Amino acid sequence: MEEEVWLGKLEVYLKKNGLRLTNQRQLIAQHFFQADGHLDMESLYTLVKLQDSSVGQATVYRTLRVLVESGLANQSTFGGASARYEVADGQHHDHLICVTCNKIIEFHHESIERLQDEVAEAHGFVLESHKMELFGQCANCRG
Amino acid sequence: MEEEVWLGKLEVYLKKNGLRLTNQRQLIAQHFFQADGHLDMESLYTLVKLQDSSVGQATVYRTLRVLVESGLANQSTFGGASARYEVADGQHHDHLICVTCNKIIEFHHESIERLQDEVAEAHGFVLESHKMELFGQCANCRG
DNA sequence: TTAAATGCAAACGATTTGCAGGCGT
DNA sequence: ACGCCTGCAAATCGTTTGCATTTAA
Repeated sequence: MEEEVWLGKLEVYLKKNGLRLTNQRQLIAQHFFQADGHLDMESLYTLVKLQDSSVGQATVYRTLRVLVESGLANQSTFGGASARYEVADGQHHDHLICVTCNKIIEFHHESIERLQDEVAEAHGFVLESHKMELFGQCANCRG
Repeated sequence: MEEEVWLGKLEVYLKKNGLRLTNQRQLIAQHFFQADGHLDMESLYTLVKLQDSSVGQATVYRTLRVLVESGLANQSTFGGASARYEVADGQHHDHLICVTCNKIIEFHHESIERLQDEVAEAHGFVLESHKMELFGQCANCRG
């Protein structure tokens, strides 16, 4: 996502909630979007510290929460221990995850979504969200 | 699962690995299978303590690990903080989870599985496993 | 000016581990 | 007896929070 775009959205969210655009928040968000998401707090913290070693972990956690609450990021736990964050582009998608190189590919499949709704309905459920993760080896790692 | 079945499988696994069938292990497994799985360590611990208050949490954790490693149980984290365990019946299934009462319904949908394979193949992936969780409100909780 | 944000360290909840004694085999 | 198992408490890991101090608006 372009800086003007996320920065604009972030400013709107902050203003609307009486929050402030601090240097740290901007710096952290910058690195998050620059990396195109899919990182955990540790990776982001490392990136940020390279540029400003005075930033604390707590601030990275707190900023990630702001990004999630503003709708700019999504949080997920891909089996691993720590949470991973991705850039929220507004539309839902699922994940293909390479078990060898950890690469993550996003995809969206309309038919599957529809079948999921059917399954839910058949069991009397009203769906609110879902998560689908496919684990396997990507073309490269299968070499 | 019937007690003779899981107990048999457990004994085989233990023997094969030079491990022992202790009272605690049997008691914990008994409650696990009796509850038909889908519980976290805390719930299982509570059940077990009702019958023998001297059992420690560590033993429950350690026994759950044995059950997972023996293939008798599967471990999953359904969004929540703590791990949940289910009885492994050999065949794959996905989950419908009520966000209100936490009830879990298992299902298997052949067409979705097939579409998942297609998606993977389209991206050059060879699938090893997958996880699909549908979150919503069940009929009861929607009242 | 003043409430929100920061860095630090301590607190947290789930899980794991080290250890001295207990108990299947 | 041997060595795996146990309960306990302390340790660990990712994450959150309290607090005194800074800083955006």
